Amino acid sequence: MRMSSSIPFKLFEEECLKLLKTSLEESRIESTENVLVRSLEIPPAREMGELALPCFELAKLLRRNPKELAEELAAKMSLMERKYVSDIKPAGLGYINFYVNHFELAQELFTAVTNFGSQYGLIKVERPLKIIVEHTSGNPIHPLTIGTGRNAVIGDSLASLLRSRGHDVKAHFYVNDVGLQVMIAAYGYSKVMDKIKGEKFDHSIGIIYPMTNSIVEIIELRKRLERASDDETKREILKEIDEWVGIAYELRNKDPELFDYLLSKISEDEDPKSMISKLNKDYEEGAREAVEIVRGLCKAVIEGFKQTLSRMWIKFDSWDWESEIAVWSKATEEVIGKIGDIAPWALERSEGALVLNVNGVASALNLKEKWGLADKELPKLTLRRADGTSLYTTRDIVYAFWKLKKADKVINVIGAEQSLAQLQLKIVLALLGVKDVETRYIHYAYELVKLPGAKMSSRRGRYIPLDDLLNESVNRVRIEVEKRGSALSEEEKKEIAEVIGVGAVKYALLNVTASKPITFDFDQVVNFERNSFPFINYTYVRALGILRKSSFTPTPNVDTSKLTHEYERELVIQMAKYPKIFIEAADELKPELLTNYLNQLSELFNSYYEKVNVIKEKDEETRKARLMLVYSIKTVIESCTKALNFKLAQRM
RNA sequence: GGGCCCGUAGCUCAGUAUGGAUGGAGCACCGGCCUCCGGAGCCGGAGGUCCCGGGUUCAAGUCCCGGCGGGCCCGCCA
Repeated sequence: MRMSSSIPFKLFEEECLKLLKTSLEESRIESTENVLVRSLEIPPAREMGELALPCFELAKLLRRNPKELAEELAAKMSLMERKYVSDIKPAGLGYINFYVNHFELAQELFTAVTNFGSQYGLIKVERPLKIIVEHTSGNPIHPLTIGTGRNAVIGDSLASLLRSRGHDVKAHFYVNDVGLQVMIAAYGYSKVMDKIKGEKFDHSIGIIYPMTNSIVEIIELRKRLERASDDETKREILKEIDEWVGIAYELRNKDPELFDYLLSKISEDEDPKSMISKLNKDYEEGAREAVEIVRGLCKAVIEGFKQTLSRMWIKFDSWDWESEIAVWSKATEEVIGKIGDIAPWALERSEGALVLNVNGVASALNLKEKWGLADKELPKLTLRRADGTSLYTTRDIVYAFWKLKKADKVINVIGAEQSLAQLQLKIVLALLGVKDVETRYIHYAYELVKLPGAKMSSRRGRYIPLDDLLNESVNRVRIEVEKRGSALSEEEKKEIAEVIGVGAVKYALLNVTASKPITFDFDQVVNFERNSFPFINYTYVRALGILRKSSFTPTPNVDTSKLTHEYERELVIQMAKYPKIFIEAADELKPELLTNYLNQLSELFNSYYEKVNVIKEKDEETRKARLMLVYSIKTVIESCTKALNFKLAQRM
């Protein structure tokens, strides 16, 4: 029975460490295992082996010359018995390079791949946690945009990764059905309900909302203009009116009939703004008419969200209505009461509104030092409006509690622009007695997706719907599929275009580190060359093609010593490392590590494919070993894409 | 005024948490490769003051300090 591991590369690492330890002991050098584990690194170039130990730190400790030390240790280790380490060489000014025996490594890899199939590399944690990933949570006033799309893709891949890691993960969508934006949309919707055409409802609201908003803004500004006394204010107001008129004009062009109708209906109202405020108050109080209209709107918009999301294979376990959790339950008022009980000194009244001195709380709890915050004044947080209605952050505190009660850990994918509010929220959680806030409640911040010219703004109706991006991508893939003119049926072509087109969008949004802003460009997001999902799927199809034509069944019983080509060596090493990369991606919440990995593996395989023929190989043993290598590539791509929740086309 | 984030090739980005040997890709540009296991591919070329200046270190794209440029945020929006 061969010793086997689900992380092949680790066998090599452990052997390197063992050799080092033994050689140090022989040289009577005191235990320095920590130094070793920390220092062992991947060398910058292929010819320097697979792992290296820089001896400078050790040499300094021992007051030795690093070069000589490296030479001495390497010589010693070269004489020792070993299995996975083929060569040990001193190099440079004080490095020891370790070269892997990739024939042995290939045996381990093939065993693991045969045993685990497309579960290969998805190493489970010892202690699974209950984790909630809250993501997407787009406001129900317009369709999902490329911005919320980025959120959705990040959140979904995190949820998927953590699930693959063995955690008990639930994906939650927070429905923001409370607040003025939704009320504006509901107010406009109530005016034009029967005029709405057959298109996707979220898209309809996506135009009604900004139209209503601009009309109400203009009416309100005109009133202020009448009341204004001095010329300076008048000029400012006029400037603002001009801007909004421009926006309204832009919006009217999209649907003149709808706009004019909406305008006439809103003009019938004496004071639209106060009607919106009243709707807001009524809704928070649960008045039946208000609930009917707002709920009706939100449900219909969410139906549109679900269609878009399911197209991206994104599912949620829970839809959490803000109104239910935070408002109607009276929980928001309870939380405010609790804060008052614990820290009455931190609450202030300001023109009728209730304000929390967050800075005082942070100081009192010693959080600034503990959380490494700058020693600066933190801004205050308004907990309740003067009219008694609640505010987003206050409601979010309640929601945070609600989530924390259900899970060990809560990951919230929320835009980076909310960093301050999220910090304030965490401080309040700590005040209310939540332990380990900083590890249990995570704000996973992502930067916005910007347009090349103008800024995106839902209030102005300037945004790119995620649906449009998906359609564009799928259409472009469809054109490519047609070009190939293959013998596929229409139905198959359609499916392939969908899988690859959607995958291309997901990959593009995921591949850039979340903390970096993306400037949106169709040609860049929807690119089908290297470093794209189509490229990866293409690689996969190539591997499948080889396997299909050779009637192959996986087995570790192949002669790995036949894999002598340098690309074969590279591929074996790369795949043996995959489980380690998966673990890091899941534990450090870095899905982009896996998109990068997939791309690298694909590049390697395509180079190999160009240089080495598998099927035509005459030597039976060599052919079998190569087939197993190709099968492993196919398997790793399946495992990795599955962990990120992508689908793969079998042909393209 | 303050806080957070970003600054790496003409453009878009990896690499920075945990410092290590000649700083990697893609796009665009130039030049090659289809009697193929499907060219959505492969090979080569050109292209870098890693924003600037100090400091720590045997060693800095990476850590520290100070600047510069861009984005976001700073009590009744979400």
